[in-house]
Amino acid sequence: MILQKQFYLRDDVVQVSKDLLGKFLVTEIDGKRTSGMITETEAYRGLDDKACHAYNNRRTKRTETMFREGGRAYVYLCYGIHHLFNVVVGEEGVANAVLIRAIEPVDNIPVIQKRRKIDKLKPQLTAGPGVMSKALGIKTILDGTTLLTKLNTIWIEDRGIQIEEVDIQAAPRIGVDYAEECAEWPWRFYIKNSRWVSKK
DNA sequence: AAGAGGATGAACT
DNA sequence: GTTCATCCTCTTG
Repeated sequence: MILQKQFYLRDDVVQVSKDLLGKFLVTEIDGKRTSGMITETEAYRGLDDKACHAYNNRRTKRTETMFREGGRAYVYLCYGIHHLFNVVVGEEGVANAVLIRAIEPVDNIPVIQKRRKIDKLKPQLTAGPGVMSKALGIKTILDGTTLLTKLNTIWIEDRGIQIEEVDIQAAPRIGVDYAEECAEWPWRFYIKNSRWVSKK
């Protein structure tokens, strides 16, 4: 079942971030369908989170996507190289998002390996926000695109897997040392025991 | 108009 | 542990 709008419109971006664990991120790009199970996420909140691009509800050309209604992709270029994929969360006007940091490859793994130029099946393939996007063919051109229909190129499915609270590990987010006290907030979540996580 | 720096990853020593 | 690839966005003047 493709995730519906209500899933994304919730106000609690931290809860949505946890709920995305165990869901399946699917893309259909260059005529090839690839997917993976989400194993690692991070929550970002525009209102009061200094690590968020839209901190203090700051609107710029780049952050405008985050203010849109939940259920769209927010994709931006990091360090001039990496395309980072986020899910926009919340009602229109609320700048919340969830960064997808890692997946466990599921569908069409050979295509994923080819995109990554890696022959083996190992975490390096899809564990990390930049390589995850590369594995699924996600680029900044997808910024603002809806996740709510399979007619498009990217969406998220629930395939009946439920990740229990005890199997979720919370930790501070990666690479946000500049965010002062917010840097310590435990808003990074990953599936315990999964090897498909960017860092232990 | 110019400059700094970033929600990273890979290849080094 | 360190370096650096590489480019867009935002800030400053």
